[in-house]
Amino acid sequence: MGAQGKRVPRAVREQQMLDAAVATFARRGYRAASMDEIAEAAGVSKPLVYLYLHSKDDLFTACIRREAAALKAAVRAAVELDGPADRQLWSGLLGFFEHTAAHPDGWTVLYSQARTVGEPFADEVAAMRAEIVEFVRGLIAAAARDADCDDGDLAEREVAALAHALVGAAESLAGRALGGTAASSGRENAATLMNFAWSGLANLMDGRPWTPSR
Amino acid sequence: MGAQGKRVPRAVREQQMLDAAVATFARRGYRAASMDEIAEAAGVSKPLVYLYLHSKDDLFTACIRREAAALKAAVRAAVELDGPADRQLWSGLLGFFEHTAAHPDGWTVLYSQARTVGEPFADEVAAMRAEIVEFVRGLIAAAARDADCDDGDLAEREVAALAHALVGAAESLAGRALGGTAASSGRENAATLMNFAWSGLANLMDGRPWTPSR
Amino acid sequence: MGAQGKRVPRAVREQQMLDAAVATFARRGYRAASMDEIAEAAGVSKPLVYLYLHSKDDLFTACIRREAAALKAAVRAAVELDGPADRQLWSGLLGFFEHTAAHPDGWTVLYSQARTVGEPFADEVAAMRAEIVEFVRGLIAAAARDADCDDGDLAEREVAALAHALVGAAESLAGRALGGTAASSGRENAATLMNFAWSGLANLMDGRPWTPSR
Amino acid sequence: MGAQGKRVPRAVREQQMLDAAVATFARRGYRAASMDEIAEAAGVSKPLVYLYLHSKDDLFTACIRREAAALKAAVRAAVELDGPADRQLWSGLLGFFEHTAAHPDGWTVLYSQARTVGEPFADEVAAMRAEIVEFVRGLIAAAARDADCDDGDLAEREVAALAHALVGAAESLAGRALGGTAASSGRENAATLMNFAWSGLANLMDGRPWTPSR
DNA sequence: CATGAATGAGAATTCATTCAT
DNA sequence: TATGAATGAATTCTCATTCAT
Repeated sequence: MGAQGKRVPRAVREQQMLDAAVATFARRGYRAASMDEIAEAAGVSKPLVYLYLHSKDDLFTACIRREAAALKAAVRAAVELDGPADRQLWSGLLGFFEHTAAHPDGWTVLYSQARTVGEPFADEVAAMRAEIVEFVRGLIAAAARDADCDDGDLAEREVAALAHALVGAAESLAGRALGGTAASSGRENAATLMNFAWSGLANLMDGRPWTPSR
Repeated sequence: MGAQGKRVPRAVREQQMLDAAVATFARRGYRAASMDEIAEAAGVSKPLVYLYLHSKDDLFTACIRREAAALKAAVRAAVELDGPADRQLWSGLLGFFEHTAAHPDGWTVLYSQARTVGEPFADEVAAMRAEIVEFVRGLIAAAARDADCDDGDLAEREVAALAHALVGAAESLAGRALGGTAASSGRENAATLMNFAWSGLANLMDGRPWTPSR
Repeated sequence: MGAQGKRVPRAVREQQMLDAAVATFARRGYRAASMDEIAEAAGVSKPLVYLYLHSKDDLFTACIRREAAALKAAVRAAVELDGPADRQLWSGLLGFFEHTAAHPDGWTVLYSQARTVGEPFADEVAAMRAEIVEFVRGLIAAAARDADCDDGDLAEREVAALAHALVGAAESLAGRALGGTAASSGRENAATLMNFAWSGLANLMDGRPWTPSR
Repeated sequence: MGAQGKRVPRAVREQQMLDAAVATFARRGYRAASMDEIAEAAGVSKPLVYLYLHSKDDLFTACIRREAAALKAAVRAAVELDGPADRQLWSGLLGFFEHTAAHPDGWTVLYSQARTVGEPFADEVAAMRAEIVEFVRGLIAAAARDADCDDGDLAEREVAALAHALVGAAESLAGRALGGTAASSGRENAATLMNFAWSGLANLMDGRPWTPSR
């Protein structure tokens, strides 16, 4: 039924299947997406999907792994390693927003679907997220060192919180961007976050955080 | 089999059912939760659930509406309307974090489940979210006016972005708090965000945002 | 589709389902029998079968248990407990052959199907068989004591072998009777076996077994 | 993946396939055994199995025929044709028990699986069985003639029954031997049956069978 | 107010079998 | 001689939903 010719080598077919699966999972969610639907979208029969990907769970896991790897690769590739720390963070954020904008289905699967389905999948995504948070934390810490040599370890805990909040905010903005509502560009989103992060960082380093004390 | 006595008035039964449904939807997700499971958790027979709540969709909608209303009410009740703007924002955030921590299932249903199931439900949640974003935006704008009379409308667009990012970050932190990983208290989370918001706001008002230009 | 009226109480429906299942398993074998087929034969829809009997495995187990219980009950009821040992054995064999002839499907399920499907089911049948063998062994031993007081324990091992062979031969004859080939009556079969058993027993007691020594 | 080299002559490959099929059918049953499993066990690809053996049914039939032929050959070869009738029967039984013990999978396929799958296969086995029964009947009749010239045809019917019971008991004992429970040797089993058969025969010839008349 | 009995529709998964090379 | 690629047709099992009482 698909337009593809027959007799395609396995590696190629597998990618076609993963493409179809990512699109379908993104649109319908893990549970609502049926293997029939995915097979049809891939232009193959259901048994072939099972022959190559073994089960719905395995298929979903393969999707998550592929998309997570692609996202991580995109971010790493985007970072300008030889610039100053703020420049590195900026380029990483830009890479993140551009990749998620270019692969909305992948992002949806990772962020919206995989996290809500439960144990085995959520863990996979949590691991990827932890990697990214750590990466960002390193950049922020480096930036702090660049700007202010002494007092670096004082902010240890705050730097971690900042990294977490930054990643959370980035995810949130990426989600908004896909929502179609506000077609905010990747540059805009990245700039917003830099403002966030950099000023928060400055306050922290200056030792004058906002407090509820009044 | 239910432990409840028979002949319970309708209003009470409905709340029991909604309680059971929220807990079940939170634990298993919309699709994976079965009406059997929910009826059993509520201690009633399935036909009674249908008699009162009509269908799975309607039941889920009722859950979303109830939890959204409760969250909005909690936030509004927490805001100290007569204080300065930063104090208002602080108290609202605190209310938000305390309510979501006290009602993790409700938060999960709203944030994780309802958004991923698709059209009719996601819209409902989006509307609630929009209300909250608007509320926050108002507070930030007021704070800006408090601090700096002129030049207010210049930042119009940035203020909206800031509100969005703030809400996104709050959601992200609330999600983390439920994850059990970092048992960050509501106070901590609220403080982190105030730092974020206030310093970002200060930069914006001072007209010196971070830019990638270097 | 079945001719039965609707709204039948659960206990009754369950028996109807077991009847249909026994007949179907007997005719087609465990694997080849489909739940669709069984449901149709029972005059109900498939989901009802699952609601009451939970799974194909459980259904088969229920069949085995019911038929095994019925067979054991029939044999025990047939034995004339107050007669001499040979009379008891005779009446038990007669009961066995009459029950298996009257319930050919049950016998087929127990004997042909359950034993070939593997672990969980075969064990169930093996247990029933062991009970019957032990029962027969007791009768033979009693008969030996009746006839000849001394030397009883010498034959211990041979008596067990005899009991086993007798049950095996009985099963074999019961199988033949169902095959439709030789419509041998229960009386004939029982008599054949009594001849077997009694003369073998006599030889054993006389201490002159056949030996290959020449 | 198979360890065999390529380009094996057809006759050899066929035997490899039949070996694998017999083992697989014995372990899993006809329905539960899959062609994939068999092909893998044989170390060849599935299309090759189809090329040589045409279909699952044909493959099973080929298994039955091969194993039946082997069993019959083993029994015939074991019989000492020039001895007295009881010696012939003894040696035949010994051959039977030794062959089935040496080829448990073949015996399982013939006895447990083929008989329960239904029509086309059961007939094949029934035919083999009939041959063996007839062979045994001949031996018993000859033995009767040896011992007692007159009155031979009186027992005609009983001799047939005796042959049937003997074969049935032999099958039962062979089955037990595979069960692993009682590691009864072939000699023991053969001796048990000779005792059975010979004494039953003696009683019949003496015209004093056991009767329920008392 | 409340439920035991029942089902149509669809889900994941497996299997025997074939083609093109 | 031998196989990687591919599928139509079941099969087991679940679920939202309704009726008669």
